[in-house]
Amino acid sequence: MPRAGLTPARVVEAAADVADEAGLERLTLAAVAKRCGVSLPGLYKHVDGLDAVKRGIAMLAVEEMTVRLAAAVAGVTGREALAELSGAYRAYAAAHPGRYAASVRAPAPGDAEHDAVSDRAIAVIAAAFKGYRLEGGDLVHAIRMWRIACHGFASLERDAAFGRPESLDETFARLIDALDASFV
Amino acid sequence: MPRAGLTPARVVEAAADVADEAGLERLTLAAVAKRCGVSLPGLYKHVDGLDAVKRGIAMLAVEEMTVRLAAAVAGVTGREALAELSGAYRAYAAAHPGRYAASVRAPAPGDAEHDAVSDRAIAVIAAAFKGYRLEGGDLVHAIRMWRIACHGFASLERDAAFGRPESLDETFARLIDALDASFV
DNA sequence: CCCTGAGGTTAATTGCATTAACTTGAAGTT
DNA sequence: AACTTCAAGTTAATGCAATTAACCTCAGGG
Repeated sequence: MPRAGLTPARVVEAAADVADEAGLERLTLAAVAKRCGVSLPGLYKHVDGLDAVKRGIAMLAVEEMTVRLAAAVAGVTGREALAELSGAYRAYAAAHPGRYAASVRAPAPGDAEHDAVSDRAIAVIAAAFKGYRLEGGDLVHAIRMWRIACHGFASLERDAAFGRPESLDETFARLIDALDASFV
Repeated sequence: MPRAGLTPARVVEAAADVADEAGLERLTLAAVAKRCGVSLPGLYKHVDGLDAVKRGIAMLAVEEMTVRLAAAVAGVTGREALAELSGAYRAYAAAHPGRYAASVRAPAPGDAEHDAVSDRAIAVIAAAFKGYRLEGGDLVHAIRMWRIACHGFASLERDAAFGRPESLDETFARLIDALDASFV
């Protein structure tokens, strides 16, 4: 029995790949084990079960998104920052549907580690909104509205078939415009 | 063995209730069977399996929502119609999370029955937008933007914990305002 | 009154998650 | 170099859910 050299992080990455390919709801530890070259119960030496793996994917996804969002808004402000931020969000969700789906759920109450990665993401997003000079509640509402719009878009782009021929990019652009206009 | 008097519709309704209570992802035919007072395989005399039941819930939910949306926009137009429509959407999703989750997924390609209930819902929504006098692509984009916003809100209201003390109602109202402003 | 089929039943199979009990080899100790 | 130990695996066992098959039975139409 040669050692497979697994670590919790490796298992979670393999699981995230499975989730991206098969969909989060069809993520199965059996498939993860196969991809890791290990028997199914062998995974339990590294992770605590399916729910723990999903939490791991969520944290991984939020961290990956944070990096991309930060890169996207570097050097821009205001409306341009909003557009770049939104584009990066949409692109990540489209490229990694399983990871993205896992990332949506809020951290469990009292999960400090998960909270921490969430907070880092929020900090990046809040920074991207600086150009609008929003304060207090206005900033909170603005960030919520942005997340709602981006999540709604990403989610429906994936699940709902927009049958009409009109361009989805155009819809996305108009949505961002509407937000931008409401933030000034 | 007294007959339980089941019908496909009854089974789907029971399943929808289970989904609302336990969450769509935890919907189980075993629970549905128990609620129907029947053995699990007994369900198969009325429905074709779990996927078929989920499709049934989706259609039921879209039909129920259509009725509520239509009632909400009766007698109003423009911004007021938008607000009523959105409020009814949000209320339904909050009251029936399992049904709502099932309703989001687009009909399978070629599923004429499912398409039909979808189309009726879209007709009601489109009618609610009449006051904005949008035409062609503008109307399509507007309806998409509205759905994206409402779905994003409903979905995050359910899954993501908005930790901040700011009112969610206020966020919702601002979102609707932003849309309304962009539609005029 | 019969007899047939819809609406049930139990039994069997399969797939996955999880736990338990066992094995082994690699790393560190003496 | 041999010894010990424990982390990283293994196989075996259990339980639940979905699905299929094979069987039973009552209720209603001829």
